[in-house]
Amino acid sequence: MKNPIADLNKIFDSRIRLGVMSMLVVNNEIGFNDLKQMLELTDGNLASHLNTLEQAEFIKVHKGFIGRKTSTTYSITALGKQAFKAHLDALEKMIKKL
Amino acid sequence: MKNPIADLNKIFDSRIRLGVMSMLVVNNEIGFNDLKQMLELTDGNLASHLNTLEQAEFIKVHKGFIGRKTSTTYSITALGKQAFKAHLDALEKMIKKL
DNA sequence: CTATTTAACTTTGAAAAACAAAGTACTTTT
DNA sequence: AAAAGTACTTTGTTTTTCAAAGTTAAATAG
Repeated sequence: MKNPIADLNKIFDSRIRLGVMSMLVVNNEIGFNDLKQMLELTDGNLASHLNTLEQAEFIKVHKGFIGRKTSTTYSITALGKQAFKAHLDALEKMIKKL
Repeated sequence: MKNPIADLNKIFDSRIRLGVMSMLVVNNEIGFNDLKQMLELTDGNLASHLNTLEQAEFIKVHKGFIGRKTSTTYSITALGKQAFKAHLDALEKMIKKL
């Protein structure tokens, strides 16, 4: 037998980053505030998790305006989609010995 | 919409505890050393994660002997099985908006 | 029978991660 | 002009993770 957790991505150990990614898989663009409210997080906490995902190039930021009001949105990258899928596959493989 | 990560169990955020549980779901008894080798962990690290799972009453310890040599094995409890299943269901629900 | 090794820990301490709170810059609403 | 919202950054605390070393007791080797 081989290590069943070896293929899990460490970045997705965090429930919050998992939540962000799962939201971005289904919505191709989500705002900072929407994420914050949905996941019930403080600004700083969300920002730092988003930063981790951005560093890994799993998500991309879009700074724009709605009229003249700033509006920041996030979307998943191709790499992010791939890594997330790989993680879910690893998870499934791990538990599908059921 | 409601918080998609609210139903995830914090105890299972850890890849290691996730791995232990997934192994105990399929094998009704596993030894300390087997877990250690399978998950590639140091004694202390594994022991502390097992302790967390034991505190939560998700696993049970069996201290026995093979001849006169000590042999410690672990098994999943009913509560553990239930909590793990609930976690997996929550995970599935979260990502099955695909 | 003494020394080394193995099993299953506990203890200690360091490093990393998570997190809240406050501060910042800019804008919009009142 | 004052208050409030957006999207952060900074600071500092708390929590979690983990490795390393020490511990106890038994097994095996020499």
